[in-house]
Amino acid sequence: MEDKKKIIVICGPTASGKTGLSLLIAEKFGGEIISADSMQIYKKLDIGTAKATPQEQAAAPHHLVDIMDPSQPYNVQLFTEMAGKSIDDITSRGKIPVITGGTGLYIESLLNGIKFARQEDNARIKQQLMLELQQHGKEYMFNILREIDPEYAATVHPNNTVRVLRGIEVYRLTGKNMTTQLAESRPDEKPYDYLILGLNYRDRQKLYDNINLRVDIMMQQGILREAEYVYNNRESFKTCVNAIGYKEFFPYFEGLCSLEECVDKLKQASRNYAKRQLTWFNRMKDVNWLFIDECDYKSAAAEAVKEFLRK
RNA sequence: GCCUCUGUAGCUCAGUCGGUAGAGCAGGGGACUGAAAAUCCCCGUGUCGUUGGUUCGAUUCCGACCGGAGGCA
Repeated sequence: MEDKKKIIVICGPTASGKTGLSLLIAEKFGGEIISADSMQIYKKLDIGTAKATPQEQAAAPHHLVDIMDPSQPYNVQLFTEMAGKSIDDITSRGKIPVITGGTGLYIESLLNGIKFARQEDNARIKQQLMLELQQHGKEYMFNILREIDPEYAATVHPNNTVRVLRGIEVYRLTGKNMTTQLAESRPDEKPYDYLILGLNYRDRQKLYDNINLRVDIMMQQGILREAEYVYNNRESFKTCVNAIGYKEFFPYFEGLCSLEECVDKLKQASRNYAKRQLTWFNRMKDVNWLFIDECDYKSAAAEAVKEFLRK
């Protein structure tokens, strides 16, 4: 228990100031930042992913940022594996890992020490599943899942095709159903000693105002160029075509709607996303929330970290 | 000035052959184990523009008025 590595986690919805706080904590306590973000991993996608600027990154070492080409796929398994290595590396040098990001699944998987088995190439199975879906419909697919894994099926809505197919895929790929996989992937004990700082606004509208403002700034910074780059490579950029900030402009590139409409759509998508993030982080019971519009959250954060590192 | 259309949820609009109304989006809440910035679930009372009239009863029919759009002059 005492020999667990200490890590600090900074989470929160988009545009809540995670980057700024992470830099402050890193500088103050000799930390190095590990990005828990599914999109900032990619090179050349800087503005739309709200990456820390080169100057900001110079203030403290950053890990898992700018290390993959947009054409490469990225996922939780890769994240937990790489983040784990980074944590070992940083800790071995006597520094503090500061995990910063908004991807709830990544953070929770890391903190729980989920063991994702190396997975073989499953493109063929996925393709086959899509075909079956087209032929028979989602109800049919859901019934398949229910047969191989009634317990897991009970937790998945039939409309949630992504989960239904994934559930079947796991079984066909490994011979074990999802329920078994879940049980086997969970370690008995959590691997790290962690402190989670969550950023949020007490007043939701302020968060939304901030998101809207940031989108306007991104426009000035030239997010459109990045969006065009992603658009032109949408066939090969499997993961990052999903990034909020790019796909919203596709209709504009196709002449289907005005730039203004797309900007509004982007703001909308960002706001919706922020809410989903909050739902995720709110569920994680051990988050220490700091309300930006209510207190001197920077001092409060520093105080909490100091206390955490002392014990 | 005349004619036609139109005024219903924050927005875009359905609808009620007269018994006070419902979708999408927004918004709120939730789920989440390999593309998660993804995917999915739940939540809809609002002076039915105002005002008279007809009627047991009007948001629905009729009149007037006030907005909005278009057409003719």
